[in-house]
Amino acid sequence: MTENSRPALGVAVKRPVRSDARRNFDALLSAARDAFAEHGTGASLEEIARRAGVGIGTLYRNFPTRQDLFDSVYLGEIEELCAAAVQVADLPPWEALEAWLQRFVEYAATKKAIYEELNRDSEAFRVAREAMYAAGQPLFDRAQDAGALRTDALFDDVLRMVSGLTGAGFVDEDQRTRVLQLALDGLRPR
Amino acid sequence: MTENSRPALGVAVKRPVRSDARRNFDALLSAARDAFAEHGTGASLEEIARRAGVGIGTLYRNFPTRQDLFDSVYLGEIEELCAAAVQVADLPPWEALEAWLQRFVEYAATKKAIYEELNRDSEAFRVAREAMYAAGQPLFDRAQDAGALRTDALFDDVLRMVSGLTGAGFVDEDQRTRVLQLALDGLRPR
DNA sequence: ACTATAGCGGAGGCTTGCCTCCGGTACTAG
DNA sequence: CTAGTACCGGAGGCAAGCCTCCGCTATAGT
Repeated sequence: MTENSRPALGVAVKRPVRSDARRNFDALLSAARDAFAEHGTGASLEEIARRAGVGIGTLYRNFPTRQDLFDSVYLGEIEELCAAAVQVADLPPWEALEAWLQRFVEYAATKKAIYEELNRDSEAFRVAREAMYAAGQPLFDRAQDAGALRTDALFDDVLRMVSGLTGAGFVDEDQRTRVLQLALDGLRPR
Repeated sequence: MTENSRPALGVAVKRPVRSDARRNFDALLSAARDAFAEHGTGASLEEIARRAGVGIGTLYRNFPTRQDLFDSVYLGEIEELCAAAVQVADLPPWEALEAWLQRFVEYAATKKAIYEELNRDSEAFRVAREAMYAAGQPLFDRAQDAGALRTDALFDDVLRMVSGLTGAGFVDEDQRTRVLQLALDGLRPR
């Protein structure tokens, strides 16, 4: 619920000035995060407004289209992911990459949605993807240079693999972790 | 489009007797397969009827609930999957498992839906899962006994891993194959 | 404290999908 | 060929979601 770091990635809608408006804006973003996590991209906007304790009109004023709202949530998550890349930078090559991917899995409140939309092209998506790549690629390259990662895998392959696994249904968290581990082991040289 | 092998898994709705009815039934099933593949479980029933060239009433007569329709499509796919398990049986242990999983990926017109619903419990789902497990588990065990597969992986882990990857968005078929290969490599002993 | 105005919120028109019901059609058995 | 009936199909009522519009409210600057 880190509700004060806002834009930075430029494309973002800007936070309102008046105090009540700002409160509503944040409540909407937070409700939207939950809703998207739970129902994917198709979550009901009226439901989101309701959960935020706000009229539907207010939602539309802040986020004229569903895409605007989704982008804002999504960009927030991407930012956190970029920050995480910095935090793991001092681990050994493979461990750093692994830790970051683990983070990728945990953060994704937008999991389901990211998974559905990974190919979509919109301005915000392009920017977000670029930022995410800029953050993760170095970790990936470093691991590859250190010989800790097969050379026939691409960074994009790995991201999609992980997001696929992230979005899938598992019996429990243990299983998710176990499966992720299996898949990541496939990335190491034999 | 193998539209003549029907039930066998018992739970299925039975195929009508009158010729026009049978034609409609099959058209619905086929349209539903496409629709579920494209839009997941939530596909519009009216759209399905339209695509099948049939009135909405006819759809409801054959499949009183959305679940009934989905189950029928799903069971069809599971049957084909069971059949595939027999066909690969004479390959070497690892290759057999790999080929079957490959088949799993290709067949899944219900991919997206399977992915969404893997945890759902309904009569039909239980039966289908059991059948699928009965078909695949031997391949899995054989590979494990032959030392071609790590011993800390469960069959269920693998199925979920593969169905996660299957449902994810990829740039092209090549990438999907590549990623699947990466993940499967993680299953082999080091 | 006062006021101009940014911001609120929900009523309501519209679309889309769900599902039922029943007058009409066309298959099949005899 | 004919009759009986199984089956067809879509009209129509209902629910849910989308989005706009505008009279009312609360805030912030003086």
